[in-house]
Amino acid sequence: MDERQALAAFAALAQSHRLRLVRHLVIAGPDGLAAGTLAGAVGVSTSNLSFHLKELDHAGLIQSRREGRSIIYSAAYPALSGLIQFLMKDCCQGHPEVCTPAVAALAVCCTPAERRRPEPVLP
Amino acid sequence: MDERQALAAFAALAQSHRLRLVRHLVIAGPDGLAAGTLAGAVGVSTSNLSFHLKELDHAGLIQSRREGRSIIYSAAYPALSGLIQFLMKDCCQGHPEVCTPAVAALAVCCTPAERRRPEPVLP
DNA sequence: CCAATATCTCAATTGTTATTGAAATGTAGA
DNA sequence: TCTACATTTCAATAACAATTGAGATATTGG
Repeated sequence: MDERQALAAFAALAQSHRLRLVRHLVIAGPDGLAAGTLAGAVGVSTSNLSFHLKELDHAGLIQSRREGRSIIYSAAYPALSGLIQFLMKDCCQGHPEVCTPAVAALAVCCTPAERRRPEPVLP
Repeated sequence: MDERQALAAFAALAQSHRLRLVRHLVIAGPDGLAAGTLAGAVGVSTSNLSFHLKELDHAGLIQSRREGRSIIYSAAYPALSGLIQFLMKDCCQGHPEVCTPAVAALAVCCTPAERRRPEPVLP
């Protein structure tokens, strides 16, 4: 993930329809959702949806595959991770206080409970 | 951090001058940098700089204070953390594989070595 | 107070992006 | 093959964002 890609990703996420599309797709998981389903979910015309999906695709945040007469879109999880890591890397140069709260929040959210270590007691 | 704020933040970060400004400020730490210093660092005219700094301020990503005849800008660390958490929260609904790599990268980057717990051995 | 410095404001120009509706493309079932 | 369905393309319009340069505002040292 370089600056150019990060800018494209941020621009893609800086639009409410697209942000909602990405959120829906992320929650939908790798199976993804058909374009028509997405149109209903975010309340956008099919032609406008197509425009936004293309923008997201160009930004590398989603991918598509044909399935029957539908086209199924899904989140590009590695790109999302990469963007987050790009942001974080820049937040940490000598200032861990910037992202420590985010790490804490994530650690709870992303670690299945049965694998979670007890919180350490720090001095 | 609600959707409106996240959109404003993403829009602010989706511009190369502003992204560089934020990165400089984040690395500079809480002490911040004078506007003139930033202008030199990112190569932008003072009037254009003023425009971009105001955009970042409106997005809540930076703050400013006067010091002598200079105005010192600094990163709004809590807003950055909040944005990251907003993004992450949406990435995790049932799909930890999305952000686990990011968490791993962050955990190393943001935890001072002396406080780091040994990596757990999981089955 | 005056001059120098630092930053901001304003208006004009240019370029980019979002939205709409109509028409075109591609797919599958009868 | 014909028809219905799902999605995309295209052109036009409207809204928004970035840049520039000139001038205004604020602060300090002499």
